Amino acid sequence: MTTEHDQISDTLTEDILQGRYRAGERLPSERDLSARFDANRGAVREAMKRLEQLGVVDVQPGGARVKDTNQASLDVIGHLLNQGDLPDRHLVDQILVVINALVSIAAEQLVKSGRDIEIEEMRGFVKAFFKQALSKEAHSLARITLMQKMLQSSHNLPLQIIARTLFEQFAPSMAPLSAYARVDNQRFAQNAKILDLALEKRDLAAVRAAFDAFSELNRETMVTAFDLAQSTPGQEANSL
Amino acid sequence: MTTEHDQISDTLTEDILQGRYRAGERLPSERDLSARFDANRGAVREAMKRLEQLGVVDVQPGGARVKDTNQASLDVIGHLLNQGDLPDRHLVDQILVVINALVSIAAEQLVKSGRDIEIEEMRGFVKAFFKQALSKEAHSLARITLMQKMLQSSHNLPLQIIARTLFEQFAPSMAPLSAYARVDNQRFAQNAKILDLALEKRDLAAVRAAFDAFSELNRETMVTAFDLAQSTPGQEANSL
DNA sequence: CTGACCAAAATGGTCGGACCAAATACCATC
DNA sequence: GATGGTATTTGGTCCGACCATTTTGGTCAG
Repeated sequence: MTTEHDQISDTLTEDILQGRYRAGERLPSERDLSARFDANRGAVREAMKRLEQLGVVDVQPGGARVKDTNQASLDVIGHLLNQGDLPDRHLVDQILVVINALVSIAAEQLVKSGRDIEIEEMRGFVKAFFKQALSKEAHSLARITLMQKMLQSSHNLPLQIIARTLFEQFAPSMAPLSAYARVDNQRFAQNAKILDLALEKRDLAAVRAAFDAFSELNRETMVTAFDLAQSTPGQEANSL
Repeated sequence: MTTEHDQISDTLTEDILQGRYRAGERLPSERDLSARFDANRGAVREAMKRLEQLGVVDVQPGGARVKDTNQASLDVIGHLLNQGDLPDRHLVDQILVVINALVSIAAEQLVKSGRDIEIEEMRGFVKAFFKQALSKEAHSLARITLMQKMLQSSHNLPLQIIARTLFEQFAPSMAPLSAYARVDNQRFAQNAKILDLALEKRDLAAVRAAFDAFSELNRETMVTAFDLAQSTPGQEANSL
């Protein structure tokens, strides 16, 4: 059970992000909103604080004004992804680009200034892809683990925060697609071997290339899953 | 004049980030806090909503618990930077790494799938560095403009949001250092020429190299400014 | 008709007290 | 010492009220 001000803020966020209030326009007054949601003004005010922090409204004495989407906080991404049955392909594509780049930065940091032990540790996670007989779930877990460990190894706080924030919003939205995902274990294994070698040699360019290849694989998987999902609508998925 | 709940949330955020409450520990109750700040509980609650959205506390019936810093929202960076007279060098370094990487991604997107007009437009902003006689302020403006236009050209919403969020917190914190900055116009001009050529040819590797060089320049400038500021403490700055 | 100016209404910010449900702390019991 | 139930604490919500600022609407002078 969610709290009341959470429901209010979610509803209002949805309204705004779906364009029911245009940017610059004034939101109904807190008193009006409390009447509309049949709630106390205090609850509405707490919801407004959330919207304000989300960066979708700017509240001042005189009224709360809707802000433009690209002025919002990073947390709007989750809301944008949850509009409609399936997340927006373009947005998913953009997120994949960013996440992959972030992991790539982390990898570069590791290669440039990581300790030998850390490199060794990371190679362990890369080697998980060498086995061909991974189930789809095991493969997904291996990918996520590699990413997370890589980000941790960067010792870069902003990087970690950004990646985690993005991923936490991204992962649940992709759940409905996971049932349609077809993972090419063999190509992942090939890339893993390249990455392993690149880490061993601390070859920056090779590491970059390996991650670009991973990125392309992920992208292809996603596109295929989207096409499958749209041509065969129906059952839901349950894995993450 | 800031509002009362803003002062409360700022004070509490500072307390938490400075480690006066350890992670996992419970914050004083809202009633206690309202007594401590001599404010109504409603104001404290609004402040708590802000802390919650900032990701520094997790508030539930029974009490509000402090979360770990790396579970926070990206907006904590600004608070972390504002601790002490000068921002933390390591954190600044990490932010520079991330920002540069983000701009670099944007540039790659532009090179890979941007229209010719956009490329041309961008080269215009790059050429601003060709003039050697730029004042420090003009040079700073040129760098910021180039970055922002580059990010816009990516047409990547998450990327833009992340970069803007990071930059908005980063820029004001660096103001005290700007007085000590020494910009090497000549090297910037050299890099700009390389970048211009790389854009013209849509040479991905060359663009990356150029941005890495820019990154290194920025980093050196920052390190020098830090050293100067710490050896000659005193007057404040006013440019951004 | 236009503009500046002023009063009235609306709006967010704060306050005090009150009640509920869930989580916690405490204590008697085994 | 472990266990289970009760009392207290805590956050979530509600009501009604007042203030300072902003917005609005109308008035009046040019």
